[in-house]
Amino acid sequence: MSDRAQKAFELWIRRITMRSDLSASDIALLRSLPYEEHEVRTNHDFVRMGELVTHACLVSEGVVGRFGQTVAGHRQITALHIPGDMVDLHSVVVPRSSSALQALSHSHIVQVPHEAMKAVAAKSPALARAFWRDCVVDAMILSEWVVNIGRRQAKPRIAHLLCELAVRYALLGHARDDFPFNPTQIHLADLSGLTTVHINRTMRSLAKDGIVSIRSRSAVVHDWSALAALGDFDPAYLHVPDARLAEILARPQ
Amino acid sequence: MSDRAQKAFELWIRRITMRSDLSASDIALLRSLPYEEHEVRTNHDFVRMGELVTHACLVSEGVVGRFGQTVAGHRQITALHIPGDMVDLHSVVVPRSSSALQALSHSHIVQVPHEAMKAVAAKSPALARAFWRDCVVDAMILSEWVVNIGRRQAKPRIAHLLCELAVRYALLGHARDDFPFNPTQIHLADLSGLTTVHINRTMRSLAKDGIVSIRSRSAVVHDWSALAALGDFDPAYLHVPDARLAEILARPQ
DNA sequence: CGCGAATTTGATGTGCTTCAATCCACGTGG
DNA sequence: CCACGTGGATTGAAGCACATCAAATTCGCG
Repeated sequence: MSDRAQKAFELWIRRITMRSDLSASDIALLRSLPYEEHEVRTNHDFVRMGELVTHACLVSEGVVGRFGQTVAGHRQITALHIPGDMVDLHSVVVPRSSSALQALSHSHIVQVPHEAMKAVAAKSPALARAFWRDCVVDAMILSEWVVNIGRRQAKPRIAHLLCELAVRYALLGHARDDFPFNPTQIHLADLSGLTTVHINRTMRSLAKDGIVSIRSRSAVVHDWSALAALGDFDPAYLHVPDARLAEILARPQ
Repeated sequence: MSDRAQKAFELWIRRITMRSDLSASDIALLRSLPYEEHEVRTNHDFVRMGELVTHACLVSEGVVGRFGQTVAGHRQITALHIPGDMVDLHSVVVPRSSSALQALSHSHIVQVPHEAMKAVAAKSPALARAFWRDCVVDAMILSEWVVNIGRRQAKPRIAHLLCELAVRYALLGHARDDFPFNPTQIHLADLSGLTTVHINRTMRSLAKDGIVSIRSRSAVVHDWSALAALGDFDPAYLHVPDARLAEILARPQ
């Protein structure tokens, strides 16, 4: 198993076991899954809408966005996936993709055949339940996005999004106040339901206020409490165990 | 078993078997689930955010909304549930509610204990998979809502929402072009991320155009193809089997 | 060094909000 | 059976957040 794939699996297993108790044999089953590695260039759409998907994608490097599109051609990103996320877990039970996938930066993904996923889920009810649970947590994030996009204006909306990413990257071991951020302002616009022009002005304004800024592919949080307050951020929906959450949020700087 | 509860279970079973093949014994397991009936008055919040949920709610009559809220107190409905929908299915694997539930009209709810749901899921892997799948379909609807709210303006946004409801009610046996609609314009505002004032103007405009109107608690579609075109509606995300979908969409008037 | 992509800025327009009344339907008690 | 109360629908006027259009600047990369 390549280093890259190995790392992705370990992150994924850590993510799953954070929310579900799995036995050693369950974890061994996950480690034994067959896979294929793929490289995806920035902005490449590697799964199209309506396609029949046969593999689940695990992100090992980079950032992947799920998106929908209007007849007018406007994109809206509906989910953002970072290393250790199984982008496609739901496709195991609903293989007809009702949205598309795009790499938001140069990414590496590990593809696991649905057959193998189904086989391990059938072998271990605990795993089946863990997969189900992970899908549900993804749906809760989605639900929070609806609130964010529907009811918050530009500055709080972006602040909220960045808070979520800070916590999710912190779970991977990055600093809460300095985490990788490769997406362009164009992607940020598609993430937030705004235009690139307005994203630009909003980001500048956030930087001028000394709250966050993005420089050389990483997001730097200058004032976490201001960011969280502005974004009206309550991390409960991420379903991170209290101990880990406290550790992340208490971080001095 | 009361008539009302019986009807709710039958609708729910029809909903589940529409997407998953279940054996007669699986269905018998579902029918054997214990339950409690409850009545909920309009606008009553019967599950609050952060609560530890112990029962899953099946809607038997009325309309139920799941919603989130901003510090400013603005509500955003993130899911709408009609009779036969299990509002809470995901709570079986993630009991800590990260959103609240509200009755959008006078409703009747059938509550099924999580314990019982877990027991039948453990007994039948096919049922476990069917539950997982239903959660995934709900997430896909959510995903479509993000696109709708993020990227469409008022008229198309409401058109899209009404198209979705028309199809979902049609699956219950209602006319596609004349289905129950109890929510007020206030609820419609919370559903769409707009204000009541703007909802009002938009609805009047849709009525004036001869597309849809709402009168005495039901939505009347005057021109389905105009509504679907305006709302940019592609029902694929609802994952209704082709045959049933064709039947609904082909409806003459 | 030079090209294309992303960022930044300005000017102008508009869809939606906000605030504030008024109107209407409906249920309830006298 | 009517008076009244209340929640929802409707309307108008004014303001603002964000979109649109268009151009210039900077960045990243071969």
